[in-house]
Amino acid sequence: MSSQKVKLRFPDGQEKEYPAGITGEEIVREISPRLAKEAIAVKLNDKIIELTRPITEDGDIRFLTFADKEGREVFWHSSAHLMAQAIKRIYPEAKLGIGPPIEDGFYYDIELDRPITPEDFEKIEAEMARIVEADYPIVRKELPRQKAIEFFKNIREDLKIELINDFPDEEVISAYSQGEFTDLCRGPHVPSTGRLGKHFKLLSVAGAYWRGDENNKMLQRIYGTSYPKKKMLEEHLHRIEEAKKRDHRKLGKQLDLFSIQESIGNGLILWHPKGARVRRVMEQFWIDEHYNHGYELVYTPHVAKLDLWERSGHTGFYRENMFPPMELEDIHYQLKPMNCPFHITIYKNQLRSYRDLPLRLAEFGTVYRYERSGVLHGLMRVRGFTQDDAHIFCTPEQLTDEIVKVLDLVIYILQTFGFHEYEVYLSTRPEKFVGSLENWEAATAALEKALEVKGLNYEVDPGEGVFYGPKIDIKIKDVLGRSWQCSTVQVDFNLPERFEMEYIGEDGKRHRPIMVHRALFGSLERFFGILIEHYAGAFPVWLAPVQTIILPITDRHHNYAQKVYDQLRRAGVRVELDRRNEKVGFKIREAEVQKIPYMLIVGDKEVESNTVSVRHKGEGDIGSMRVDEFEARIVHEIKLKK
RNA sequence: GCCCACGUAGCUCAGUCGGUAGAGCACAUCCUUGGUAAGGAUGAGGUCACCGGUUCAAAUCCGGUCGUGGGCUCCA
Repeated sequence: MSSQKVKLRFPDGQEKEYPAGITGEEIVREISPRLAKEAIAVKLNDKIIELTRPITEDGDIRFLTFADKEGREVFWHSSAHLMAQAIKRIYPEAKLGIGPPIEDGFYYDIELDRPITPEDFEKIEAEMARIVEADYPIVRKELPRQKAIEFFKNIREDLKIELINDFPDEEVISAYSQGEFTDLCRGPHVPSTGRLGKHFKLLSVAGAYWRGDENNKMLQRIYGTSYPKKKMLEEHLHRIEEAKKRDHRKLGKQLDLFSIQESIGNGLILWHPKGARVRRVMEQFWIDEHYNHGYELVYTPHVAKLDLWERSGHTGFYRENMFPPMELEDIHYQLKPMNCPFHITIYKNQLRSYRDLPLRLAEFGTVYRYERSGVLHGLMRVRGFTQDDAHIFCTPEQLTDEIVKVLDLVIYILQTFGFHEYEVYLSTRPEKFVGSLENWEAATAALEKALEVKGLNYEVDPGEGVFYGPKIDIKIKDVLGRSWQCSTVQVDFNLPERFEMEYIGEDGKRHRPIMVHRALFGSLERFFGILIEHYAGAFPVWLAPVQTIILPITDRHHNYAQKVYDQLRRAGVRVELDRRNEKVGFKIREAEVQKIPYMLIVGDKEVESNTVSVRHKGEGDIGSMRVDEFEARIVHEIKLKK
């Protein structure tokens, strides 16, 4: 045995032989003491193992540190165990669920009658520190299923037994021990608790259904994060603070953009004048581009007879998301959750020829959906919202081309609003679906082809399509890293079928069109929320609710200020005039806080020379210029959508 | 919907042991006419989310309802 060797290749290409059974820790200590200090785990032939595991096979070896995603995962996973051990010391009756690493830290789900509150965090953190201090070695053992079940039964970890029972037969069952604490875990972990250091923090506690199923009991999920260096933890906490400052709910209040009020109803938005101004710009731009791209705009009602929704199938598959129907003169009406049936009805109002296709009908359609109260979130998740909806009716041959055109428009519009990074997903056929397999394949191929033509990187979300067809989703991330679906392109075979849509083909026969649902903003409310966060409320000039504000120094400058105001207004600039009896410094401060891009200060000098002294938000004083010059400058910027 | 936390003036927040409420900003009036991020004085403003309970006495303790936040499940 001792004579056996393993041959290992390092990332730099170097190969070395070691006695079989050597551990990563032993190797790394020999290579570099610094790396030895930073190493968290070993990656051997795409398997991640702990530093203490004996190496018995040849292959590629790499040491993972916190700089590697996999290294962070191990670090946070071990941190989750650390927290679990501390919790078990304080609350021995707690039962452990699962405790994985997540994007910026880790959590552990525990079952405990007594609620854990943020006040308990300090106590838990103190216990964690003691465990780190003790520097218990973290030891892996593999055990046969029966032994494992017995063991966890003994320590009354019922949830763990449930997990084991669901493991496939061939699964190697492993557990990790540190001190008195043992947890069922696939691993790997850091070599000892001391390696985790003391730069950790518990962040929040939340309910979470056991195994993500709302029919199961609810456990307490405790979130935390940890870093190898103090500075990294501080930076992370600082990032969270900064993100909170950009929160659209906070900025919406500060900048007086919108409100949500108890007296109106939750999930229902009041767009205040400043928010409405931004929305009008969004809408106007959108309308112009849609006419330019061959769409026709339509308007449709907010309610329709329930029959319509029965025909469309919404009363069946979408009922739980709809407001309840209302009755009027013995007829049931339904507040609309979607716009599609209306557009279809417009299509069907006349006999269509293949020459009419593609027919693109677009609308800012305000829809109402019942969302469970717990999911509502500012502008991002609401109960009444306006979709920038459109439905494209086309022949099967036109499908790919139409999707490419939609993607072109999506990218153009998102980029104009300053979004250059997004996640693209292709969602394929789910388990429950309608339509023929051939149709599905053709439609999925059309979407794939379109993505290819556009050269977009995308991920496939298998089985995540809508039951009526596959779709492309484009998601934008908010400041806290949550991603929100905005644009969506969905192929639909179902509704043309249900509504018996037809067109007369070249051959004189009746054919069924294909329908594409698409939205670019997704919802104006959500998109606006994302915009607010994206710009931290400091909208670019073309979007800013107030583009420039005139600040007269004293009231003897008001007449001149009014002249400048009139001129800019005539030029289409959103301008305000601050006539308040305040010092100019005060007015500037307010304009800065309101994130107005340009401030125009006018005093004796300006009146005399027909100029304005221009201050740019953030940049400060950029000198004085003639009113005409300033007008040309700002009008130009607006035109370029800067 | 579920778990936990929270709800005090338009906004941001104090409020001790249960003894009937406070600041700053904003608002109104007056003074001040001041050149690039807060001039001064005075005043008005509260059914302490709502409903009920305990108590001589509740913003404070207890229960319920509504709303908000962090999550879970679900989704634009």
